[in-house]
Amino acid sequence: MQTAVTIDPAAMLREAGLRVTDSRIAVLTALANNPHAGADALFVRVQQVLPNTSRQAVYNVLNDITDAGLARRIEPAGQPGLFELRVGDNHHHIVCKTCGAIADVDCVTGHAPCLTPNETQGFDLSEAEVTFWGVCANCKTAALPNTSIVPA
Amino acid sequence: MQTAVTIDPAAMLREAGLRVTDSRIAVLTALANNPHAGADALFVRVQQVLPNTSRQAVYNVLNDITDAGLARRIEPAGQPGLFELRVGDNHHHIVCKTCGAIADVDCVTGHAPCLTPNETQGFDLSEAEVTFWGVCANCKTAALPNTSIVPA
DNA sequence: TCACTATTTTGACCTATTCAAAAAAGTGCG
DNA sequence: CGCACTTTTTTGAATAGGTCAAAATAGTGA
Repeated sequence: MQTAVTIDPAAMLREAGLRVTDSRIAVLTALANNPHAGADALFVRVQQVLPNTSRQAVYNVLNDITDAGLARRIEPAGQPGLFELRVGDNHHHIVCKTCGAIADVDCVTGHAPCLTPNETQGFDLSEAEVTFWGVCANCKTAALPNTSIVPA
Repeated sequence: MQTAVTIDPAAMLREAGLRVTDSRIAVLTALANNPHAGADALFVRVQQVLPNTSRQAVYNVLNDITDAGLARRIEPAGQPGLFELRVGDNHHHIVCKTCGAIADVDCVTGHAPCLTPNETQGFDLSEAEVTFWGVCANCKTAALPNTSIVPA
């Protein structure tokens, strides 16, 4: 049984041409274990390992690894930027309108035909991003009337 | 030739059960003429008509009309919230990665089959939002090497 | 026109994020 | 291994976008 996701942060960084530093390793590791985490959550995680790390360092690292293509930044409306290592596979996200929880959704139809708009208004199209909105299982349960609570 | 879009803001407000105020009329009018405008841009427009209007009033109005279903708020990654009156027709947007320009894209396939994910991870699905990313015609032109400029 | 409630103003405050300068640390090379 | 060079990190301030709250004002139905 594995509790931690295993990746090789140092190798990832080297391949991307980035220097291998403690902060970067810590952020990558934290991100591997917490997909869709925001800068703040990652800062907390990183501090558990490297207590002297600054918030700014986390932002730096996130920008660096995002630019380098190691991470992807998503930003559902109403939420701060979130990050994930799962990159380049064109998957999408489903976001809970109530609590903000996010789950991955694999692209159903590959190069989905309906994702090429027929009018591109003169734009050179490069990407289609799909965000599903709904209510997660937890929030659904929480919203139910408490039918089982009967006063004595 | 029509330079201004004509809507009936007062009627819209009344139907929505909102009080008809100058600020609201001004914001709705500004929005009708500037789809995909942000709070700040609208504030500037509104001030041209009602110079005493506060920025906060614009935020209030935008929240009110959005809650009332008169406007929709979109928030492409990396941009502030933008608003549009075109509501309830499930259209999507194409955003220029270079300058942030936004155009409407009608939903190509109606209830697009590929927009129902096969795994919903326990979520109650209510909406699918599609954002296309690309480069607009202007930015495409601007990015071209200036082949025609030849020094004498 | 009144009374009641909703809206607006004013000004403080907050979160997420970036900027900038100095200090510290990674890396290739001798 | 140790230096020089460059990148990264720290520190602290600053910014954008937006919310909160209380008092003043303005719509609205009767």
